[in-house]
Amino acid sequence: MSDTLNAASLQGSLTPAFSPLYQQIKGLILQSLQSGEWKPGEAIPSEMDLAARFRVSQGTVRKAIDELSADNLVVRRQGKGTFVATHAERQVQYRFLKLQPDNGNVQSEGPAARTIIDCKRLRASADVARALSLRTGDSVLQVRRVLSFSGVPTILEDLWLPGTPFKGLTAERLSSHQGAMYAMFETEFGVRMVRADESIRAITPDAEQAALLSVTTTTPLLSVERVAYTYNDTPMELRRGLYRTDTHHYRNALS
Amino acid sequence: MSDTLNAASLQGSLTPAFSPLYQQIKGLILQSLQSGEWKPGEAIPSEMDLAARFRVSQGTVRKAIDELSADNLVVRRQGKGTFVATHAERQVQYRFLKLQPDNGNVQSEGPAARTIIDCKRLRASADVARALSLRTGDSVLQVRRVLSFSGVPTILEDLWLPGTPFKGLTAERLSSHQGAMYAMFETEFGVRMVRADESIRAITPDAEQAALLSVTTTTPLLSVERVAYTYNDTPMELRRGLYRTDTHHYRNALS
DNA sequence: CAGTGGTCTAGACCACTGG
DNA sequence: CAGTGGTCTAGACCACTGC
Repeated sequence: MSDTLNAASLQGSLTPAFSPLYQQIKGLILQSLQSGEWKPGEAIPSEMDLAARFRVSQGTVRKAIDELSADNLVVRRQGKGTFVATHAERQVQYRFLKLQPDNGNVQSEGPAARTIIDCKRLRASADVARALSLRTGDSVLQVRRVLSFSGVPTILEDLWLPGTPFKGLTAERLSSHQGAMYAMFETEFGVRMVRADESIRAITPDAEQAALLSVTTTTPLLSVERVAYTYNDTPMELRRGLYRTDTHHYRNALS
Repeated sequence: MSDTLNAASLQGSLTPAFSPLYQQIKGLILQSLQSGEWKPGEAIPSEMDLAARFRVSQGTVRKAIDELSADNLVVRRQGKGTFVATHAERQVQYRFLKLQPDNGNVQSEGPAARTIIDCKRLRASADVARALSLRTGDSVLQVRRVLSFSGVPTILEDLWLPGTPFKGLTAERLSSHQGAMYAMFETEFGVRMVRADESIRAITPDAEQAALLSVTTTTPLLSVERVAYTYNDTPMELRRGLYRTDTHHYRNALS
């Protein structure tokens, strides 16, 4: 039954590169996710349907979906179905934002006030190009914004997006989608952020940064540099954030 | 066959609190891990043996172990067996240390030089007691040490341990086990750290801290406060670290 | 070679959702 | 009620390790 699919074991590498069936199924489902066959928020076919489609048992499809679910690419809901993950849901709105208020939980805090300071198209500098796998001089979009909590400016972010996938992004469109940036990327540009890496340092701001955050140039701040990736480990965003940590802290769970 | 074990579904809560068999098995295995029936580094019984012991199918035991493996409590090795996870292996030596050199990978860096500055027994202050679930005034051990990379002092750590489980810990014993602190906790005190939470801020050091790290009191540093837990979410260590981020950075993967 | 974990199947049944 | 994901089983076979 697995005759056709296990062709992966025929490739001529030294180690036979055995790939279990469920991994191959996972790859196929992944392709459908990338190609947009199922849109974020939509249900994918039931396990039975997928099993029939790939000529495999339900258990094998199940294990494939288990991994996609563990990777946060898909969300299972018992009795309802399996859905393409999205940043649009309240629950996962701030999945990548690790800054939390010192007292009280995340929920207790009111919604962030977002101010777009700047949004312009320019040519990628060497380091921005490297982070986004572009060539120096390629068109990129640069956005600067401030997030305030309880009226206190707390986060200053500069972010860079590759020009081509984000053609047509303007300050107006950014502001109109009150905040939820990654959710907007999905609906407006078909770009879904899947994972990210962050590098954190302690720095002091320059005069301009200090002014935007209402602090002095001697105030230590967290510098958080993030590269966010879509499917296939394609980098799609570089973000440099400065976090005030007088009332908030960066929280991380190690396991 | 599952008659005896599914007794969990009989407890008198409003929601029937259905607990799948494999979760109950996971709990039983967890108990054996806590009780020390199998020591860190040792193999646990084979899936077949455990299945026989618990009167369950191999698949059910497998799913239980799958989760324990995902929680890093256990390590599977195909063809050999399943082993109790330990901090003693080279590979996971620095599992909880997220600081990395800016250039090159973790391996390229020589081993850290560790200097014990202080190690004394004292009474827990209010905040230390709260973090360790003790009462103010309970006996705790306080250790201060500096880690240097390539001769540069980079990390200054203060850590507090509950006095009772760590009876007999002295500066000498700390130094003699060149570094690998969590591994030593396992072999010498039977305490295995399972997970941890970190809160990160940017701060400037006081005069004493600055001197120990060879920086000025205006140098911004990362303040990393960690609470580490054993089995059962019991807090067993409070650690306050100051990290220099001029040549290193705190790295975090978001997914 | 025997023993371990890893994959795959087919089928039964359970828990949850919604019409 | 039918349809979904979730659990559990029994058995076959595969990949890897070490004797």
